[in-house]
Amino acid sequence: MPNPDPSRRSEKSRRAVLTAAFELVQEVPYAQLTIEGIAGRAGVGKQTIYRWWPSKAAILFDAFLLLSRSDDGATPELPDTGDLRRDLAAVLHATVAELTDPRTDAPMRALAVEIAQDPALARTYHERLDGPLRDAKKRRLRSAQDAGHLARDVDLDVAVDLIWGPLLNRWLQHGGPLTDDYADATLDAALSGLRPR
Amino acid sequence: MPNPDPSRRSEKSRRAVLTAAFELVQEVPYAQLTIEGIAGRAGVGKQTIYRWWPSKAAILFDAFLLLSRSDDGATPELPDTGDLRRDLAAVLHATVAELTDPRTDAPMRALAVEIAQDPALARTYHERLDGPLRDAKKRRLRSAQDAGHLARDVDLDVAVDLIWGPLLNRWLQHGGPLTDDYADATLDAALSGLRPR
Amino acid sequence: MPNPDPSRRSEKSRRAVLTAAFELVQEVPYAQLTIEGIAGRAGVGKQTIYRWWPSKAAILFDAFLLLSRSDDGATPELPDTGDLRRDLAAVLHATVAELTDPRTDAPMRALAVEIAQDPALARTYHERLDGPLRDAKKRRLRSAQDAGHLARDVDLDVAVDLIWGPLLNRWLQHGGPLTDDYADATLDAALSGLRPR
Amino acid sequence: MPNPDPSRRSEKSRRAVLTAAFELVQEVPYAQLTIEGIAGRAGVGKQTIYRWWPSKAAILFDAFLLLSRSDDGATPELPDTGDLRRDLAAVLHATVAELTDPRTDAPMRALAVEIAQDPALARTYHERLDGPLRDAKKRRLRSAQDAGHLARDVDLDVAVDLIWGPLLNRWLQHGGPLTDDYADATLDAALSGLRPR
DNA sequence: GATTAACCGAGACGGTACGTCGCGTCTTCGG
DNA sequence: CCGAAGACGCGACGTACCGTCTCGGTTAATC
Repeated sequence: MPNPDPSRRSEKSRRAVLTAAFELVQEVPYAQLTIEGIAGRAGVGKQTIYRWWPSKAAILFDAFLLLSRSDDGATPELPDTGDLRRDLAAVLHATVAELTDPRTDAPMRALAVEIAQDPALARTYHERLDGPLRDAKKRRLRSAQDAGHLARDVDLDVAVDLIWGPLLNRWLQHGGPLTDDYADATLDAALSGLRPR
Repeated sequence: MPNPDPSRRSEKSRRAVLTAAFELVQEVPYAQLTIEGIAGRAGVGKQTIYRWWPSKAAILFDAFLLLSRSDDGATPELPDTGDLRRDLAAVLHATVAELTDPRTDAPMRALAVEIAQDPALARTYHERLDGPLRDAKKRRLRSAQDAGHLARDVDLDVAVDLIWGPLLNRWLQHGGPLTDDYADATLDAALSGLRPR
Repeated sequence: MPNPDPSRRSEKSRRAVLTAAFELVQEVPYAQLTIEGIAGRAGVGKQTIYRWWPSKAAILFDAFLLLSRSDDGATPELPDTGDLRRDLAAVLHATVAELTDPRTDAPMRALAVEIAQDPALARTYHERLDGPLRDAKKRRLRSAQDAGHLARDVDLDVAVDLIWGPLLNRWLQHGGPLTDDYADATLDAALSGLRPR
Repeated sequence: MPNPDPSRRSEKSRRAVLTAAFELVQEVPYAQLTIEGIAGRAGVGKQTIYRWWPSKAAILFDAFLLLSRSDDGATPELPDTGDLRRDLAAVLHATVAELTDPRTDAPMRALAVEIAQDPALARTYHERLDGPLRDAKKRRLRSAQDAGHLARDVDLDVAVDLIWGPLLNRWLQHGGPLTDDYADATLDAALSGLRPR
């Protein structure tokens, strides 16, 4: 039983499905997002979805891939004005805005929920979607190291987790209000450390 | 139709439901955990579940309450040997062990997933389950402040997030291996800060 | 896995399903009669149908049983005026009228088609629905034998087949116009035989 | 979109489709005979089938035409030894054998079922397939009339129905065992009539 | 012998119905 | 009146075929 031939795939249907899924996930609670609903909205047969995607999460993932390729193929880059704290604060504030906007909160939360339940999807996510972004973050931090604004001996992955982890965790677990102030507070603490100096 | 009368509630059925739910969530993927399955395993009618719990998440939540009350009613406390880093590392290593053990990982993950999707449940969780634990963490940090091992001007909630956030985030999002080493690295970074000194 | 408990069965749903099926089969070609359509018309869940009937044909059969029990429990009887030919002609004309009326033609044809394809259903049909009728026919013929109007040595089942078979066959196979004249012609031929006298 | 050009039709595909259909209808219940199944077995694209046949029944019909043309183009003829009863009995026994053999029973039953549901197909059937055979039967009966073995005033169509109707009806409706004895009994009754003499 | 238009196998497509599963409600019966 | 049991209306699941369509690749009549 051979897999379907991708060369025969209808690009129109593919985009219709991904767009419909992305729109629907903003309109209804994720638990109520159904394949039938997506197919109906996209004007597509259910079989077309089942033929090309193994799960609802995979559709969601592809939708993100499609929409984050607005900046087509470009490598993402963090601002680098030389002022590390200011640059990171700007990025975090943008993230806060995104996580606060229902149009982006809903799809990202849905994806995060799926990732939490599916290690295979998680791997794909961290390779294909989060990876490039994390690389950009690490590039910015390395630049700070070169400028002497960041300790040389710190593991950059740990640094990224320390800066973004608290914010993401609070967001995903509804752990408190998601504000610029909170982002600033965690950023300052991460940069300066908790110990007295 | 009057609300059910809690005084006539069967304690036996209640425990049977919570135990069945807790066991089942370890055996099957959370998406396949059904009310019918729980009722069947518990030897309980479906109506009994619908009468006393508003949602699957509520059952899960109660199951946690039941099981975390092994240390019946006692207020949780972190170790305080005077060595902050060592004490925190010990707690984090215990957490790593828990999050790594399938028996605890599965139910906690299921609860986390529900919390991510239900703000109301999130509030209850942070008040009733996470709250006391967070208070204990803050008590330990305040003690460290008194001993001069922690900066006086740091917001303790931010400090807790900084220490535990990266670990929880990596766990929930399958962001990488969950090891004692990683916990130590984030702990050290949190305590000392990222900036060169 | 025990079968469903018939004592719990909803009589209302049962009748709704049978009535809906009987009505629908008159309105749409039998090939387009769907379980979903029946369930929808009956205001009943699909599962309720699948729980109690093994096939569409079984529903149809039960619908016939229900509706032919208008003459509740009574044993059917053919007229017996002493004039065999006249009595049989009257019955055959009534049959022609029934087979010609779309309201009865459609359901009977559907049932006949299912019987042709399902020997098990055929047995049930010949025992429960056709049986009593055939018995009545044979009673009338036996009475004719007693009156000396019918040969004593003829097998009554063969006689019934000879009288009704040609008509039913023409009806089911669309073999020609279904008229009283045709019924009379076959009846006369059956009674008198084809050989010269 | 012009109609297909019959001159370019692939004879190979045509035969493959008809053979596949005829074989499949013997192997699976008729309700499970699908166009896709036929196309697959025939090694033919679905479009080729839809291009040349309007329905599944039409395929079946053509398959019969093809296979009954083994005796290519020849006009069928009933035996005529001068002994009417013996000749008819021989033909009926052959029919019984055919209707009893699964290899012929299945396809004939499928066709009969379609004819029962589709008057248009019925007409075609009675003209093209059944017609020549019925003509042969009537020729044999007319010869019997000429020999004084059959009443002159009997309608030959009625006579044919009287002789073959009961048998066909019993076959199609699974009305009882299909034996030579039963054929003989109906034949004798048809020839001699039911009335005492 | 090259061109070209239609047929061909293949199978993706938008649909409809299938038969199943679980939801949350309702009904029955026993303690 | 609670609780076990489970039938009910409902809606989504994932699958099977429907009949249409589009795609290259023959194939046969025309130039």
